[in-house]
Amino acid sequence: MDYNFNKIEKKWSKKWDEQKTHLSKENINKKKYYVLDMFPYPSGSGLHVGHPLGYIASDIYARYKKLNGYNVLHPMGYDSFGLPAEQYAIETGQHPELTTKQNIKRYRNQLNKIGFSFDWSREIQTSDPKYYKWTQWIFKQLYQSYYCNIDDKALPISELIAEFERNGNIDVKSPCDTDTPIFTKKQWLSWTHAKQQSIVLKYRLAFLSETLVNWCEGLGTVLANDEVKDGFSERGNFPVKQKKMQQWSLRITAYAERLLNDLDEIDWSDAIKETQKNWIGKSKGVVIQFQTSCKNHLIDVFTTRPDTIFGTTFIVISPEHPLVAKIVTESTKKTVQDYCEKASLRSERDRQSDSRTISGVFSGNYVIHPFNKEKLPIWIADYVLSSYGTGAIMAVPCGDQRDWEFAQKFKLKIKNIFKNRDIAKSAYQNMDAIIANSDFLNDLRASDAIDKSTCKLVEMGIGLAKINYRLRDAIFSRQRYWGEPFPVYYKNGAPYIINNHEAVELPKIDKYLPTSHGEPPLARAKKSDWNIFEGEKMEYNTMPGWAGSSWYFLRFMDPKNEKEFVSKEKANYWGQVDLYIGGAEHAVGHLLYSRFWTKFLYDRGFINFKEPFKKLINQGMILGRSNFVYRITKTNTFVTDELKNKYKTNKLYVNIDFVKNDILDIDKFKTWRSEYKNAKFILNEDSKYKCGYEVEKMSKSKYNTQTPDDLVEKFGADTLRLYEMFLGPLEQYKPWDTNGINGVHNFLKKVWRLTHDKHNQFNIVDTNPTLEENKSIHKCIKKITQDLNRYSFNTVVSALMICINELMDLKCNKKAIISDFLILLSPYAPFITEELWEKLGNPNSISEAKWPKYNDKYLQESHFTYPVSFNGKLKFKLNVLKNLSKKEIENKIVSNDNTHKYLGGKKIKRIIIVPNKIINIVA
RNA sequence: GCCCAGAUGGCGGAAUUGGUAGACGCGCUGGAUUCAAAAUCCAGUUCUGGAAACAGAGUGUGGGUUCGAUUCCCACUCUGGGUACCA
Repeated sequence: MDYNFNKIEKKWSKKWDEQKTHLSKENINKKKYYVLDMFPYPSGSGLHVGHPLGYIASDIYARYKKLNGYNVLHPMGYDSFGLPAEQYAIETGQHPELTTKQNIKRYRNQLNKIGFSFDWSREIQTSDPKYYKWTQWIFKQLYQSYYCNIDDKALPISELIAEFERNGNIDVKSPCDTDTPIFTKKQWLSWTHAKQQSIVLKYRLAFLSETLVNWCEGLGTVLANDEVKDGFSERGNFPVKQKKMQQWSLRITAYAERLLNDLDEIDWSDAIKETQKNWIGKSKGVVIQFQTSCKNHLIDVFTTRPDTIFGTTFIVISPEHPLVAKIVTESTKKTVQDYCEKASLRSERDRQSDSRTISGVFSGNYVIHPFNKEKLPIWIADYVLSSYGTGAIMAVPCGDQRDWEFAQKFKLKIKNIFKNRDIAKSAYQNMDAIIANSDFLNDLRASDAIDKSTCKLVEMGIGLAKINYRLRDAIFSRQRYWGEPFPVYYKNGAPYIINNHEAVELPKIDKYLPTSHGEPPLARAKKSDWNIFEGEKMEYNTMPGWAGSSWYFLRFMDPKNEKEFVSKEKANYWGQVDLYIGGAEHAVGHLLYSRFWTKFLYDRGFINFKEPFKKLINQGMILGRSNFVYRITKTNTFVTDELKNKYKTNKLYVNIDFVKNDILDIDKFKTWRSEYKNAKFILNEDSKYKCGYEVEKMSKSKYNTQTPDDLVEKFGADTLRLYEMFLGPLEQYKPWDTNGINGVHNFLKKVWRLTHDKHNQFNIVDTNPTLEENKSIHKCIKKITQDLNRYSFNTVVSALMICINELMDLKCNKKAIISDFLILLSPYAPFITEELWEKLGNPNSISEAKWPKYNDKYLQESHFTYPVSFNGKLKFKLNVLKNLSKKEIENKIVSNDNTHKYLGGKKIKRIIIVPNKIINIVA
């Protein structure tokens, strides 16, 4: 073999390592450039071919920037807390730290083979106490802060307490819990310390609140939505219901407006900005208070259409609404309870997506319409969500389709308040109708009626103009083991922050399961198992997966600092991430939380920028092919794909390693999980178990991952890098397929052949290039430079291929041309280019070379060949001098024989000449 | 359901600002080289009709704007992602 990639890649991996080629240091005299990848979760299945896609692109860009003279920061680390490691620990009893370490080792091995220019001296792991000490520190800062709407920023909580001592909370304008009372200075001072603290907690950016979770009694724990399938736990098949639980939350809603507005400052795709905008979901409306007809309860309703208030014919509240229990009557109590119980078994997503099943019950009670004093029935229905608005709506069947359908189903009144609009077949949801049947709103357009009704409601003291956000405060507690412990302990049921500079470390526990009382796994630890233990008990919840990833880009700037989470000096030098590459699946979660934390840290003066990621590219996912098995519901019997419709089944993922051509290896499958050991199978006619399949996201939870290792072994890392880029545009989704990898491998072989003779001896001449040779390379320099500047990584590969084909035709092995070509290729194929660069006699690494500049003089052409079309259809081509005027070209066209041939006797109506583009004849 | 994205030959894709549709690569067909194979090289390859010249059709579907539409507008279909505890 002439091009011995295995040998070359081993040699240079070692050299780069020894010579510390990729280390980056702060250097005030050089312009910085920060290239970052979304760091991986080190799963047990190893790195799959989807991971390197983004890493290769960012590595190419980092190398390109370095060749252009920038001081580049390009680090890598691991988001190493997470559910799969914990799940594995539950199944095998192995400490997640152990398996995580093994996985990281494997990832590192795999990453090292691909030739990335990561500065590994900066590696971080979120599960390392040295790292999560600072995640805990940020939590403490959040806890010690509140948001001031007057200054529009987060401030130390001490300032709020000082204000309470001066004036109570009467002048305070800060987001807080909805049940916060108004109090005076005098009241404040009369309260006990404990009472005061419970009030302060309602303002903190990290606070305790009651929220709904997926509770699985059978497993004694809370489940992720991912772990729930059709109301049952994926593991063990136990029923799952919604339950209220006290949890830490972060007041991200305080930042809603800034998270929305600052989107204008950053260079992200419109699609992702739109997604974030929709996620934040700002809407202007009114909270209207309805009074119940008996017992005098008040129901707050949020609406964006107060203009339709006279169309309200009933009220709907969510099954979780706190008033449900209070407004039911003796006769409705049972049905309401049953209904709420049933609703608690459905997830929020189910409730929203299943718009066909309309369900609800009458509460037995009524509200009084504030204007016409009509009695409106209060219904309870699961299409109203407790998490949005006030968890209650005024139903206007004539103006809202869901209300309309609900009214139809339960034969409730539908009142038309739109002039000349038919609502017999569906609601009229447009805003362009004139209001009728509405007392003082009659004959107004919707927008005017909104203003007028709002004013009136406010005047009457039963309405409050309100900006509502769909964004909810972020639940920050997880009932898990493998996450950051909170630096919190409890005394008399109240939370206290641990004031210790050390991290609260994860204690060792015997089993990674909840306790028999349904407490989180950490409750299993004895007092002596904790490195820090204060008060009556520690916080037993841990932080969610996104805690560590919300600020890791800062730690890379100063990863070893033991005094601060990042030094100001280093944060000021490296600043924002200039290019951030990662999957679009993080469009809201991770990206929104990082933006939130960045703004918070900015407010509190720890960093000097308010957005973390200046430029963002979402790499399209490389899709995998998943396989499924079908378990007959509530049994341990699996039925083959062909017969699955004869049974009621649950569709479960099966690891593709157990499946070949969709046929399941039953023996392997049985050893997968203990619960499958005694599984039974219903087979097809060939006595085989056939799995179902789908092309979808490659992910550990779908067990459909494929690793890059085999390809590196067989073709080399340079080929893998080129191939992953050659697959298509970075942003686009594409199914993984190794057909075609030969093409890019051949390309590298051509590079080798061009620079070696038939005896595999390096063969380069140092003579002046011809015009044609220069033209070829300068065309390539121009194209590649332009393409990289617009992140078009795939077309660069084509351009390199075209260039090498031309140089092959010209048999060009001249030093000047080959040198430039190698530099152009080096970001994509660092190994082979480094090897050839050395053979050319260069003492330093090619990564220290200078990116070539193209010279336009080689690209000038004297002639242009015009495509000549008739009515937009190409008929012939015309070669003319470039500097001809339009008139001269037109003359040439009119007198051309071909023109008359294709006119076929018709007259020319018009001739359109776009210089150096096209000629179109309209006939 | 809601939000976002995508759809171009047998396949991955190119066409950057409305201007030659199918660059580049895979695959396939034929040929050269070889004892044979691998490797390499040459020619062809959107579809339909045709020996060819050529003619017609053609960028998910239906409509529209334009001298000209893969590109802009409207309606729709299908596929993928997200949907708040997978990361």
